[in-house]
Amino acid sequence: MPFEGLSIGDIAARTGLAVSAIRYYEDEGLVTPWRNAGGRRRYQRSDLRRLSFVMVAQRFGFTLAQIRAELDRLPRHRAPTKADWARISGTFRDQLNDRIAELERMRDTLDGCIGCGCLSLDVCKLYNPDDAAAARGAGPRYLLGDRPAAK
Amino acid sequence: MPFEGLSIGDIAARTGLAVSAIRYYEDEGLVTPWRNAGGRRRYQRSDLRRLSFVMVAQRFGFTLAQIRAELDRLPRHRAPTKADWARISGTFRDQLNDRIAELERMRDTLDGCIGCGCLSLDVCKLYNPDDAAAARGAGPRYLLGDRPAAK
DNA sequence: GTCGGACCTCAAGCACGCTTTAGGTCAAGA
DNA sequence: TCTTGACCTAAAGCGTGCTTGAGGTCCGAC
Repeated sequence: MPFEGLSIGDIAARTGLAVSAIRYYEDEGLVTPWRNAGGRRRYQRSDLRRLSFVMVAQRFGFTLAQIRAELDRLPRHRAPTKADWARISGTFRDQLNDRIAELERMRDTLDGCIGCGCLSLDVCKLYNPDDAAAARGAGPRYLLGDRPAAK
Repeated sequence: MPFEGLSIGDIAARTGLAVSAIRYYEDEGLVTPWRNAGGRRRYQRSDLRRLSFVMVAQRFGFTLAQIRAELDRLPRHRAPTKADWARISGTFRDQLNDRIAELERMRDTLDGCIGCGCLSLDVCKLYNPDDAAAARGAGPRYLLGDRPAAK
């Protein structure tokens, strides 16, 4: 008896995801089950890994769009290999490191501000929107890392 | 001539926030301007600091609710002092450190998984939802830090 | 006095990541 | 055969953090 695929309920039970979330991920292009004769979704076993990856990546703070972009790099017509998964995990690792570094930089700047009274005194050039920062036309952007084009 | 307060336009120009955002923050209880005779909002100079704090804290990843909770700890009937700001900044610093530590823990676990093939092989107990993890009724929760009650 | 810009309120809309609801279908067991 | 539970679709709703739009007011300059 051949493998007839996993039902959405199976997938939900094994990943801990809600059925509605799994359907939503399909709408978002993160998984693409096929349908059986009765029109029900059937999943490959490797979809468990795809969805686990989605869960992990989300906890890492990636958006579904970013996750989809990574998953799109997996081979379409064969099951992903260890090397395939390792490659996209490596990408995430790098981005994770970037985020850690950014948070550390912010924390260190904040530390400096607490020490020098930046967060309360008008004289602080980082925090006070007047003077130099105001001349650039904006708020506490130095502390923010100054990404004027952002958003 | 006494200080008659800053207009919302002044605040917008000095903080770099949109006027609509500033009004929204008022709805959310983050700033409480008074009104002049014509019904227009008037802000204190210390509101510039409140709003700068909001901007910084948001970039740190805090929600408006969390930020409001911190701002609510500032004195209501006098201007915040250096010590007041340093205290709430210290709280944020601690939370920031927690988040950095969590990201590092995740990264290190991910590193281990890449190395051992977790992200591609059925034998990985961290990633594969079957066996031990499945027995707990969920997905890749070990890797996720296992917070079943979360959300 | 009247023009125009800055301001006002209230309601709706948007993106993200889902859940909930409503109304119906499929399929396995008694 | 009938029941029951898992499944289906489509649309609406929700929380967060805003923006946009409509329609109106205030006030300083000409």
